[in-house]
Amino acid sequence: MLNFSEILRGLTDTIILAQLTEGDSYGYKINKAISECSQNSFELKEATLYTSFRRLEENGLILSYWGDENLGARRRYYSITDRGKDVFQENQGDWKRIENLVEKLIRTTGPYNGVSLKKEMAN
Amino acid sequence: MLNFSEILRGLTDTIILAQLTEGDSYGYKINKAISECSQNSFELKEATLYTSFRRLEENGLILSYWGDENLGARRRYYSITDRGKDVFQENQGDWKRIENLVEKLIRTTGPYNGVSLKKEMAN
DNA sequence: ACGAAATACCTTGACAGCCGAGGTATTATG
DNA sequence: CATAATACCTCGGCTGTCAAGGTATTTCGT
Repeated sequence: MLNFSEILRGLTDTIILAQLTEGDSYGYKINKAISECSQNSFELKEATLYTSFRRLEENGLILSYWGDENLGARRRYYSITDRGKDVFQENQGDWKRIENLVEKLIRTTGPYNGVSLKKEMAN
Repeated sequence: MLNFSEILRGLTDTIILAQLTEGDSYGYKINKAISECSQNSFELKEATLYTSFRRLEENGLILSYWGDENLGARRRYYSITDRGKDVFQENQGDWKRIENLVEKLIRTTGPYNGVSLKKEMAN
Protein backbone atom coordinates (compact mmCIF):
# COMPACT_ATOMS: atom_id res chain seq x y z
CA MET A 1 0.00 0.00 0.00
CA LEU A 2 1.56 3.26 -1.20
CA ASN A 3 2.20 6.14 1.10
CA PHE A 4 0.07 8.64 -0.76
CA SER A 5 -0.01 11.19 2.04
CA GLU A 6 3.57 12.13 1.59
CA ILE A 7 3.14 12.54 -2.13
CA LEU A 8 0.09 14.73 -1.71
CA ARG A 9 1.75 16.83 0.89
CA GLY A 10 5.16 16.90 -0.64
CA LEU A 11 4.23 17.64 -4.24
CA THR A 12 6.67 20.50 -3.91
CA ASP A 13 9.59 18.18 -4.57
CA THR A 14 7.99 16.77 -7.69
CA ILE A 15 7.11 20.23 -8.98
CA ILE A 16 10.71 21.31 -8.60
CA LEU A 17 11.99 18.14 -10.24
CA ALA A 18 9.67 18.84 -13.16
CA GLN A 19 11.30 22.22 -13.66
CA LEU A 20 14.76 20.69 -13.55
CA THR A 21 13.96 18.14 -16.25
CA GLU A 22 14.10 21.13 -18.59
CA GLY A 23 17.66 21.94 -17.63
CA ASP A 24 19.72 23.27 -14.77
CA SER A 25 18.40 26.33 -13.06
CA TYR A 26 18.59 28.29 -9.82
CA GLY A 27 16.17 28.86 -6.99
CA TYR A 28 14.81 32.26 -7.80
CA LYS A 29 14.25 31.43 -11.45
CA ILE A 30 12.67 28.06 -10.69
CA ASN A 31 10.24 29.77 -8.37
CA LYS A 32 9.33 32.35 -10.99
CA ALA A 33 8.89 29.62 -13.58
CA ILE A 34 6.52 27.73 -11.29
CA SER A 35 4.46 30.85 -10.67
CA GLU A 36 4.20 31.61 -14.37
CA CYS A 37 3.50 28.00 -15.21
CA SER A 38 0.45 28.17 -12.97
CA GLN A 39 -0.62 31.58 -14.28
CA ASN A 40 0.15 33.02 -10.86
CA SER A 41 -2.53 30.92 -9.22
CA PHE A 42 0.11 29.17 -7.14
CA GLU A 43 3.51 29.98 -5.78
CA LEU A 44 5.99 28.26 -3.52
CA LYS A 45 7.10 30.22 -0.51
CA GLU A 46 10.84 30.71 -0.38
CA ALA A 47 11.23 28.87 2.88
CA THR A 48 9.42 25.89 1.38
CA LEU A 49 11.48 26.09 -1.77
CA TYR A 50 14.85 25.99 -0.02
CA THR A 51 13.71 23.30 2.39
CA SER A 52 12.78 21.25 -0.62
CA PHE A 53 16.13 21.82 -2.35
CA ARG A 54 17.93 20.63 0.73
CA ARG A 55 15.72 17.56 1.01
CA LEU A 56 16.11 16.71 -2.67
CA GLU A 57 19.87 17.01 -2.46
CA GLU A 58 20.08 14.90 0.69
CA ASN A 59 18.13 12.21 -1.15
CA GLY A 60 20.42 12.40 -4.14
CA LEU A 61 17.72 13.55 -6.53
CA ILE A 62 19.46 16.79 -7.39
CA LEU A 63 22.96 18.27 -7.25
CA SER A 64 23.88 21.88 -6.62
CA TYR A 65 26.81 24.07 -7.62
CA TRP A 66 27.58 27.75 -7.47
CA GLY A 67 27.41 29.61 -10.74
CA ASP A 68 30.54 31.52 -11.67
CA GLU A 69 28.82 34.82 -12.27
CA ASN A 70 31.34 37.62 -12.04
CA LEU A 71 28.44 40.01 -12.41
CA GLY A 72 25.30 40.06 -10.34
CA ALA A 73 24.31 38.17 -7.25
CA ARG A 74 25.68 34.68 -6.77
CA ARG A 75 23.38 31.90 -7.88
CA ARG A 76 23.21 28.34 -6.70
CA TYR A 77 22.34 26.13 -9.62
CA TYR A 78 20.58 22.81 -9.34
CA SER A 79 20.82 19.81 -11.59
CA ILE A 80 18.58 16.76 -11.60
CA THR A 81 20.38 13.42 -11.19
CA ASP A 82 19.55 10.14 -12.92
CA ARG A 83 17.99 8.96 -9.73
CA GLY A 84 16.03 12.21 -9.65
CA LYS A 85 14.72 11.54 -13.14
CA ASP A 86 13.63 8.05 -12.14
CA VAL A 87 11.88 9.29 -9.03
CA PHE A 88 10.23 12.07 -11.00
CA GLN A 89 8.77 9.59 -13.46
CA GLU A 90 7.55 7.41 -10.61
CA ASN A 91 5.91 10.43 -9.04
CA GLN A 92 4.18 11.30 -12.29
CA GLY A 93 2.71 7.83 -12.31
CA ASP A 94 1.78 8.06 -8.66
CA TRP A 95 0.00 11.30 -9.35
CA LYS A 96 -2.13 9.62 -12.03
CA ARG A 97 -3.03 6.96 -9.50
CA ILE A 98 -3.89 9.57 -6.91
CA GLU A 99 -6.13 11.36 -9.39
CA ASN A 100 -8.03 8.14 -10.02
CA LEU A 101 -8.23 7.37 -6.35
CA VAL A 102 -9.45 10.79 -5.31
CA GLU A 103 -11.95 10.71 -8.14
CA LYS A 104 -13.46 7.61 -6.56
CA LEU A 105 -13.30 8.96 -3.03
CA ILE A 106 -14.82 12.39 -3.41
CA ARG A 107 -17.22 12.09 -6.29
CA THR A 108 -20.84 12.47 -5.39
CA THR A 109 -22.40 9.07 -5.75
CA GLY A 110 -25.19 10.28 -7.95
CA PRO A 111 -28.84 11.08 -7.41
CA TYR A 112 -29.10 9.21 -4.12
CA ASN A 113 -28.85 12.14 -1.79
CA GLY A 114 -30.63 14.78 -3.83
CA VAL A 115 -33.54 12.57 -4.72
CA SER A 116 -34.15 11.29 -1.24
CA LEU A 117 -34.01 14.86 0.03
CA LYS A 118 -36.63 15.99 -2.45
CA LYS A 119 -38.82 13.06 -1.55
CA GLU A 120 -38.53 13.90 2.09
CA MET A 121 -39.40 17.52 1.36
CA ALA A 122 -42.47 16.43 -0.57
CA ASN A 123 -43.79 14.39 2.34
CA MET B 1 -4.72 32.90 -4.34
CA LEU B 2 -6.15 29.66 -2.92
CA ASN B 3 -4.47 27.85 -0.12
CA PHE B 4 -4.01 24.59 -1.99
CA SER B 5 -1.53 23.11 0.45
CA GLU B 6 -4.12 22.56 3.10
CA ILE B 7 -6.51 20.96 0.66
CA LEU B 8 -3.89 18.59 -0.63
CA ARG B 9 -2.78 17.67 2.81
CA GLY B 10 -6.18 17.67 4.40
CA LEU B 11 -8.08 15.71 1.78
CA THR B 12 -9.06 13.49 4.67
CA ASP B 13 -11.81 15.87 5.66
CA THR B 14 -13.23 16.00 2.16
CA ILE B 15 -13.12 12.23 1.82
CA ILE B 16 -15.09 11.84 5.02
CA LEU B 17 -17.59 14.49 3.98
CA ALA B 18 -18.07 12.61 0.72
CA GLN B 19 -19.06 9.51 2.67
CA LEU B 20 -21.49 11.47 4.80
CA THR B 21 -23.29 12.92 1.78
CA GLU B 22 -24.68 9.42 1.40
CA GLY B 23 -26.23 9.47 4.84
CA ASP B 24 -25.32 9.40 8.51
CA SER B 25 -22.75 6.84 9.52
CA TYR B 26 -20.24 6.06 12.22
CA GLY B 27 -16.46 6.03 12.33
CA TYR B 28 -15.66 2.42 11.89
CA LYS B 29 -18.10 1.97 9.04
CA ILE B 30 -16.98 5.14 7.29
CA ASN B 31 -13.42 3.90 7.43
CA LYS B 32 -14.36 0.53 5.97
CA ALA B 33 -16.36 2.24 3.24
CA ILE B 34 -13.39 4.37 2.30
CA SER B 35 -11.12 1.34 2.13
CA GLU B 36 -13.56 -0.55 -0.07
CA CYS B 37 -14.20 2.49 -2.21
CA SER B 38 -10.51 2.56 -3.03
CA GLN B 39 -10.27 -1.21 -3.56
CA ASN B 40 -8.08 -1.38 -0.47
CA SER B 41 -5.40 0.72 -2.09
CA PHE B 42 -5.87 3.38 0.55
CA GLU B 43 -7.01 3.53 4.12
CA LEU B 44 -7.26 6.18 6.77
CA LYS B 45 -5.50 5.45 10.01
CA GLU B 46 -7.82 5.56 12.98
CA ALA B 47 -5.92 8.35 14.65
CA THR B 48 -6.26 10.41 11.49
CA LEU B 49 -9.93 9.56 11.19
CA TYR B 50 -10.87 10.69 14.68
CA THR B 51 -8.70 13.78 14.45
CA SER B 52 -10.61 14.66 11.32
CA PHE B 53 -14.02 14.07 12.93
CA ARG B 54 -13.09 16.40 15.73
CA ARG B 55 -11.87 19.05 13.32
CA LEU B 56 -14.96 18.78 11.14
CA GLU B 57 -17.27 19.09 14.11
CA GLU B 58 -15.38 22.08 15.50
CA ASN B 59 -15.81 23.75 12.14
CA GLY B 60 -19.51 23.00 12.06
CA LEU B 61 -19.31 20.77 9.00
CA ILE B 62 -20.65 17.70 10.77
CA LEU B 63 -22.68 16.86 13.87
CA SER B 64 -22.31 13.82 16.05
CA TYR B 65 -24.66 11.86 18.26
CA TRP B 66 -24.55 8.55 20.08
CA GLY B 67 -26.56 5.77 18.55
CA ASP B 68 -29.06 4.14 20.90
CA GLU B 69 -27.88 0.61 20.28
CA ASN B 70 -29.01 -1.63 23.11
CA LEU B 71 -27.03 -4.38 21.43
CA GLY B 72 -23.42 -4.21 20.41
CA ALA B 73 -20.75 -1.63 21.04
CA ARG B 74 -21.79 1.98 21.26
CA ARG B 75 -21.48 3.93 18.04
CA ARG B 76 -21.01 7.61 17.51
CA TYR B 77 -22.87 8.67 14.43
CA TYR B 78 -21.96 11.62 12.27
CA SER B 79 -24.20 13.78 10.15
CA ILE B 80 -23.15 16.33 7.56
CA THR B 81 -24.51 19.85 8.09
CA ASP B 82 -25.70 22.28 5.42
CA ARG B 83 -22.47 24.14 5.83
CA GLY B 84 -20.66 20.83 5.46
CA LYS B 85 -22.45 20.19 2.17
CA ASP B 86 -21.47 23.62 0.89
CA VAL B 87 -17.86 23.16 1.87
CA PHE B 88 -17.80 19.72 0.33
CA GLN B 89 -18.99 21.08 -3.00
CA GLU B 90 -16.41 23.83 -2.85
CA ASN B 91 -13.74 21.25 -2.16
CA GLN B 92 -14.84 19.16 -5.13
CA GLY B 93 -14.37 22.23 -7.29
CA ASP B 94 -11.04 22.99 -5.69
CA TRP B 95 -9.90 19.48 -6.44
CA LYS B 96 -10.69 19.92 -10.12
CA ARG B 97 -8.62 23.09 -10.07
CA ILE B 98 -5.79 21.30 -8.32
CA GLU B 99 -5.85 18.54 -10.93
CA ASN B 100 -5.50 21.12 -13.69
CA LEU B 101 -2.80 22.95 -11.84
CA VAL B 102 -0.73 19.87 -11.05
CA GLU B 103 -1.16 18.73 -14.63
CA LYS B 104 0.57 21.92 -15.74
CA LEU B 105 3.23 21.78 -13.05
CA ILE B 106 4.45 18.21 -13.34
CA ARG B 107 3.93 17.28 -16.95
CA THR B 108 7.06 16.69 -18.93
CA THR B 109 7.40 19.52 -21.40
CA GLY B 110 8.26 17.34 -24.31
CA PRO B 111 11.43 16.62 -26.30
CA TYR B 112 13.33 19.68 -25.12
CA ASN B 113 15.57 17.97 -22.63
CA GLY B 114 16.29 14.80 -24.53
CA VAL B 115 17.10 16.54 -27.78
CA SER B 116 19.38 19.16 -26.34
CA LEU B 117 21.21 16.50 -24.40
CA LYS B 118 21.78 14.44 -27.51
CA LYS B 119 23.03 17.49 -29.33
CA GLU B 120 25.48 18.23 -26.56
CA MET B 121 26.68 14.63 -26.60
CA ALA B 122 27.27 14.87 -30.34
CA ASN B 123 29.57 17.89 -29.99
C1' DA C 1 23.64 60.74 -6.37
C1' DC C 2 20.32 58.28 -3.75
C1' DG C 3 16.57 55.53 -2.26
C1' DA C 4 13.48 51.99 -3.58
C1' DA C 5 12.63 47.87 -5.87
C1' DA C 6 14.14 43.74 -7.80
C1' DT C 7 17.23 39.91 -7.77
C1' DA C 8 19.16 36.15 -5.08
C1' DC C 9 20.29 33.59 -1.23
C1' DC C 10 19.40 31.77 3.62
C1' DT C 11 17.59 30.47 8.76
C1' DT C 12 14.54 30.02 12.65
C1' DG C 13 10.57 28.76 15.13
C1' DA C 14 5.73 27.95 15.27
C1' DC C 15 2.01 25.33 13.55
C1' DA C 16 -0.90 21.63 11.78
C1' DG C 17 -1.95 17.21 9.95
C1' DC C 18 -0.63 12.31 9.89
C1' DC C 19 0.08 8.18 12.28
C1' DG C 20 2.46 4.50 15.34
C1' DA C 21 1.56 2.88 19.56
C1' DG C 22 -1.10 2.25 23.03
C1' DG C 23 -5.58 2.01 25.60
C1' DT C 24 -10.84 0.53 26.68
C1' DA C 25 -15.14 -2.16 26.03
C1' DT C 26 -18.31 -5.25 23.64
C1' DT C 27 -19.76 -9.04 20.62
C1' DA C 28 -19.01 -12.93 17.47
C1' DT C 29 -16.65 -17.23 16.36
C1' DG C 30 -14.24 -21.47 16.27
C1' DC D 1 -12.79 -19.69 26.32
C1' DA D 2 -9.47 -17.47 23.82
C1' DT D 3 -9.06 -14.96 19.61
C1' DA D 4 -10.76 -11.96 16.26
C1' DA D 5 -13.67 -8.43 14.96
C1' DT D 6 -16.23 -4.41 16.06
C1' DA D 7 -16.03 0.23 17.96
C1' DC D 8 -14.32 3.96 20.32
C1' DC D 9 -10.40 7.05 21.99
C1' DT D 10 -5.58 9.64 23.30
C1' DC D 11 -0.76 10.88 23.31
C1' DG D 12 3.53 12.14 21.34
C1' DG D 13 6.71 12.27 17.61
C1' DC D 14 7.56 13.35 12.93
C1' DT D 15 7.51 16.14 8.85
C1' DG D 16 6.31 19.72 5.51
C1' DT D 17 4.73 24.49 5.21
C1' DC D 18 5.37 29.21 5.94
C1' DA D 19 5.57 33.91 8.36
C1' DA D 20 9.12 36.55 9.68
C1' DG D 21 13.37 37.83 9.72
C1' DG D 22 18.16 38.33 7.78
C1' DT D 23 22.19 39.37 4.06
C1' DA D 24 24.14 41.14 -0.34
C1' DT D 25 23.98 42.87 -5.03
C1' DT D 26 22.07 45.27 -9.03
C1' DT D 27 18.74 48.13 -11.54
C1' DC D 28 15.93 52.02 -12.15
C1' DG D 29 13.49 56.24 -11.50
C1' DT D 30 14.09 60.81 -10.06
